[in-house]
Amino acid sequence: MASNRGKTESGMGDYEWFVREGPRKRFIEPRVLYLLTLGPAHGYRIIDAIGNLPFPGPKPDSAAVYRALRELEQSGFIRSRWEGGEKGPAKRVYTITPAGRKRLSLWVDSFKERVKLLEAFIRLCEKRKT
Amino acid sequence: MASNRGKTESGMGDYEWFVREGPRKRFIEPRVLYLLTLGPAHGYRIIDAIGNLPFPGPKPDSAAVYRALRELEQSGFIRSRWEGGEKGPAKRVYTITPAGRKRLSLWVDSFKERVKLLEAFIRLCEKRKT
DNA sequence: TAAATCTATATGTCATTTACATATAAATGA
DNA sequence: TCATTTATATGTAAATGACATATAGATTTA
Repeated sequence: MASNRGKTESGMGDYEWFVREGPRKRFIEPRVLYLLTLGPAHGYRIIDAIGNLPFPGPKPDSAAVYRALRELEQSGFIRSRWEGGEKGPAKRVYTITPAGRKRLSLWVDSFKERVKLLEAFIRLCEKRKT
Repeated sequence: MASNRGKTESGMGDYEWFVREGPRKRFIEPRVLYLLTLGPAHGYRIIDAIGNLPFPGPKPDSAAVYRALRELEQSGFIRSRWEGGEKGPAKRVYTITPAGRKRLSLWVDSFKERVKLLEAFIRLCEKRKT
């Protein structure tokens, strides 16, 4: 309990840890899908942007993002094309598909439900206090 | 992506899965602590009750609950005593400690923060839609 | 111009977590 | 007596997560 594994950012206390902790791999999916609704992007950009999104999950590992992108493509939620390097090395540019947009809206609905359940649990705990 | 591992309850679709998915082991802690604020209890009772709490995490594995109880005790958040079997086999009865109550309130605070972050992400996604 | 750094996309791998199976044992009911 | 229920665990294979490493073109800097 209160294991220190993964608490990469130094100075991170239990509270910050509790707020951020979550299933890393799976919660990459909705964040990537959202970022791609803003327009096509390549992995490196996504990795850069994903950590700054408001989200109760940890900043994901860059390796995990690349792997997630491949899996999302295999599932048909995103598509990719190579963009020849006008500047810098070649990029694999991803675009969201209609299936991907549907997938994101499913995620959003599920998050609304999560909020409700979390609030119910919070209320239970607070009731005890008073 | 959308792996089926752990989707033990048959008929569980992606939505239900998204709502429930979370770090199993770590989210056992706040739920056990809350249940113990209701009064002393033994593992089997806790396992029975924990699945019925409103919570955006999966019903935890019974083996994981027993292991979590041991770890919580080692951390000083709960204490246990053996209760000689008046009825049925002997029970290890757990009680929450003051440190455990503090721990739970830390969890609750972190959940409030999680809700805020989740709502912020939801708002971002909805802004895109309209 | 050589070396270092930055951008970019990966793969490798080991420890932890998770899911599920199994072990143990007392009590209880058929 | 034999199966079932209550109760507390341990064992373990597979998935996940964290971090290290590989590769390579472009750009900066010494």
